[in-house]
Amino acid sequence: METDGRPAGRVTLATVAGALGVSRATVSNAYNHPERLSPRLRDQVLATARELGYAGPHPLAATLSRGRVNALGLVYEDPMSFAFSDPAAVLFLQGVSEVCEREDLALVLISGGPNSAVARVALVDAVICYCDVPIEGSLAAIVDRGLPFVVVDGPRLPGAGHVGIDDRRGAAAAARHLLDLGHTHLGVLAMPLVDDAWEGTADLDRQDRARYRASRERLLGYREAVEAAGLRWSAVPVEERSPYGRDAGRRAAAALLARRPRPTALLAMSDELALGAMAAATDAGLAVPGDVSVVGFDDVPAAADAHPALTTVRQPHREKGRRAAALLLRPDPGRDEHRLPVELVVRDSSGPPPWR
Amino acid sequence: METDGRPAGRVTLATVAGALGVSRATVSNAYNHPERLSPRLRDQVLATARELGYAGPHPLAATLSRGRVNALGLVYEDPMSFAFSDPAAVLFLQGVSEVCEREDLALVLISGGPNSAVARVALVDAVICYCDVPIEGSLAAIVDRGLPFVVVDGPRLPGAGHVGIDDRRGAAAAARHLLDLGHTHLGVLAMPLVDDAWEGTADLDRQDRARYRASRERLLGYREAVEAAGLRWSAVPVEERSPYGRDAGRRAAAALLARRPRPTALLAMSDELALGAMAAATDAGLAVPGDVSVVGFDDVPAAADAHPALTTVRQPHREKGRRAAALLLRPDPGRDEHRLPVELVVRDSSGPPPWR
DNA sequence: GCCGTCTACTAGACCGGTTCAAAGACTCGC
DNA sequence: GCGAGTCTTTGAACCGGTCTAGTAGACGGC
Repeated sequence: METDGRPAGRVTLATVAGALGVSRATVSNAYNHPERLSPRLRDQVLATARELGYAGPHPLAATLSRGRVNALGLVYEDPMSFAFSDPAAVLFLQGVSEVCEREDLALVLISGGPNSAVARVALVDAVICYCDVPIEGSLAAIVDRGLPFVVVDGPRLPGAGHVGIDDRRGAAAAARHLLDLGHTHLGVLAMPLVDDAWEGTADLDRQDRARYRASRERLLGYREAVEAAGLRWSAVPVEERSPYGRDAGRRAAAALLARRPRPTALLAMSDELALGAMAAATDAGLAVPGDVSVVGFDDVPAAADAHPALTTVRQPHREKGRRAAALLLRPDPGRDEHRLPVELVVRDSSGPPPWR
Repeated sequence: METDGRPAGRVTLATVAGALGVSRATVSNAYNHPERLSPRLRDQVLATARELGYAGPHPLAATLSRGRVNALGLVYEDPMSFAFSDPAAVLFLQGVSEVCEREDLALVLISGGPNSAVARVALVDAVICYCDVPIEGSLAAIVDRGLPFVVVDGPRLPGAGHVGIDDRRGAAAAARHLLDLGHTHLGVLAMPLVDDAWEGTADLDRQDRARYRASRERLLGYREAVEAAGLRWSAVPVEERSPYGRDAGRRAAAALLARRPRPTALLAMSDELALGAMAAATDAGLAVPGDVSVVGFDDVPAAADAHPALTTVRQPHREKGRRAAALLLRPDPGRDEHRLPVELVVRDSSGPPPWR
């Protein structure tokens, strides 16, 4: 294994100290508090270190005594790889990484899930929990370890900071927009309501049992607007899909569009679902927005690029990431709550219902 | 210094051991080698730990003695946040994270750049260098620390594994496709050739000085095909842009399309550039592929969704991520080299040149 | 009753640093 | 010539564990 005539055994602080006949503290100081050493000695130390092939203090050991690792953890409730196929999550990550960069912090991605050991041992100073699920699994490990953390989009947890948006209001705005256009037959494409990986048409009972905060709130927002318009909520079919990517949106929308009377407008809880819905409309030979309007939620980049460009509810994904990270940089993130604004962005995928 | 005036000293292995009158080793074993303890004692230990609010061995300390942190590092040459706006990088990340998940490893994102301290202290067992730049900056830190690493897309480095694609061949296939269609006036949209943040038309001299491997190789591929078709390479304008996002593509293509004679086909070194080029064509009132053909490189998801769907060179981004991570899991990643296949995907953005 | 095995547990070195109080060496004012 | 400061440098405790070698005691065979 030895490539060259290198000295056997690992080169440590002590090796360098020994070679130079100084104390380990001195070598340590040469790296961490250069001003405490006479320039001459410091140069000697550094030179000797180089000669011996010493790459500087081992970060792990340093960290152990200092108690800080200079890293932010990010736990995602699904497998981490899912996050990378969710454009909204990617934007969020980007926001977080901007702050990490500025603060010279590493960003540690931690897969969620109850059987993930990573959360229990990940080397981080604080954690962002980008998930919408009550405390359990990896989050429990975080809490046990006493790490400071903030929850994004999820429930407000005692002792943890919080960053989120007004889901209900955003959803209500989306629904109101369609209602104002004159639509009376709506359909909803929903992200999972309950964490049972179920798919299908969610009845009122299941809607009541909605466990995911964002889904629940958005549903309530839709409902609020529908009822305010004097329509019956129970007449609005809610198609739930899990997972909830573009493909799921396509299937859910296909189901919705097969109904009679056919909905003239589709409310999707995410842009990916909405984009899938547009594909489904095309599949069915329907024009958007001529035959059916589609409104999303998120305003990811692909929304503006879509044909037609997607009407959606904009939420500041990147800013959420920045805020969450910034929160953890503060001494006590525990009490803070940030509710970021949402905004309806009207584009070309929504219009008046077809004349019948 | 006993727990006197302090509110509540930190609870450690020793605290639990002391409270129970057993050795620290025993407590440690209760967690790490339960089978070495009598069930009775083990339960007692665990119970006491719970009572005292002890969350289990501190991962950092454990790590120090074990010498493993169970984390993979990923250094990106630009600021990490850029990676999240590059769809190809996102796919790559996804591939890496899949393996991390499977192996129960944390994924540590490390910002590159020469002044990044993170690389020097990040707590990782091995590193993936997703960059196309000779060894320097953070990579130097990695090498100094003696961490195993693999380079992706970049140069072949001694002692490091390597994962890449045949850039030249992919590029040649793209160019040949256009030439076969009858195009004789091409234009190239290039990613940076030299790391000087310069923008403009790269002349032959600058092309020769190309420092980024992928850019250089793709350029050579284009050239190879052009010359094989009996055309003069020096007549093909190469527009270099930095950074090289969609917007840059739009500007570069605008410049290209303003030339007379106007190119009838555009070769872009990435799909983002190509997508920008299609926008520029629209801006100029030109039809794709009627007036101008566009071919990209990467085959990111947006390529298939574009209107018209983008002809491009597919490379297995996700698989690259998987391979790179898998390589580091092996005992000695040093000698391995993986060259993944590329493939021309013909869609709707390329066609015969307009009749003139 | 002696010896060999096993099991359950412990002592203490070790991982590779950081930190702080204190010691030594110099300088300075008077 | 002496005490007070100022710099440098050091010894030793500490961070919070893991691990190896080894011991005490129970058990079993002859």
